[in-house]
Amino acid sequence: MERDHIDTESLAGGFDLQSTVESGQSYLWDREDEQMYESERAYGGDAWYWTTIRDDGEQHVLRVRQRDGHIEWESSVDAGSHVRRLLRLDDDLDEIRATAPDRPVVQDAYDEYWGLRLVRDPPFPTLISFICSAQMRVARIHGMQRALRQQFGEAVTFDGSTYHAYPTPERLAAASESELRELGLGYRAPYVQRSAQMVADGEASLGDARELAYEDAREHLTQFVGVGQKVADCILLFSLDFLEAVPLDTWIRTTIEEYFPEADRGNYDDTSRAIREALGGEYAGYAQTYVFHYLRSGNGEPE
DNA sequence: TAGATACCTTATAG
DNA sequence: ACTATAAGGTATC
Repeated sequence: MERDHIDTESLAGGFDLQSTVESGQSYLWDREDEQMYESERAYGGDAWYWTTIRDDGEQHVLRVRQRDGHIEWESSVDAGSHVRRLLRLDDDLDEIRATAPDRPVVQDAYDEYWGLRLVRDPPFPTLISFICSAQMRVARIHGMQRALRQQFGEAVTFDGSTYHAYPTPERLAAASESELRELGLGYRAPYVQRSAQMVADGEASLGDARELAYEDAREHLTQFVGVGQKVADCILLFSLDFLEAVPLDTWIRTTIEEYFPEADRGNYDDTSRAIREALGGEYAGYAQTYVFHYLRSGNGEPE
């Protein structure tokens, strides 16, 4: 067992682990007391969260918690650099916030959840989890990813318990549609199977998007089955370092209606350009994620 | 090319 | 209890 900690004060802009992993941007972290997580009950503790990482070709469990001004981690390997990468601890939140527009909904969201960072999740699990996200509630999307891991993921033993890594493209490509439907994926089941097959066969590459300009990268990702522009934006933002991506979901569309009506251009491409500019450009996706979490948590103006 | 509709399943509202 | 509606949309026509 290896363990270490990172001082929160050493980071530019602080850190809020719970907001970061429970804000609906990542479905790859589980709280150890997962029952409370599933009910999304208010929680202000210092619980451990776990995920799996691939290090030197093997899967390992990584556990993280925030306590007493520290980010503590435990793993079977030296995982400090993984923690920094996955939780974007090198992002300068002060610099990022400075680019955000001086609008109440944006500034209030930043105030309320200050320390929330974007995640840098691995591309394939991000692809699958956001294919699953269509017309789904956050808690159920998370439950579906847990079910996929449990059913198809490699077992990993750590600290006396058995965990499951996220399934490989090959394993999900080999799953049948009915197996996936049994996990509650509904009409997303064939999308998951076919997109996993595209990755496994090398028919399309997630990594290739990195080499493209933002809008071309988004277009590139829509070749996966079950991936439209919104899901493509989620993959770019939460996995591929395109921090300007603003997924136009139901929450941000409501925000546009109420607070940025001039940005509604009637179609995804043009509305996307307008809201990205309105949200500060380079880091527009950061502002989007804060606002999404803020509104979804019941803040903002009720109807 | 823009617009309408079907789609799995479940939680929540009324 | 029972039905309608909506949930981080996409594919198809």
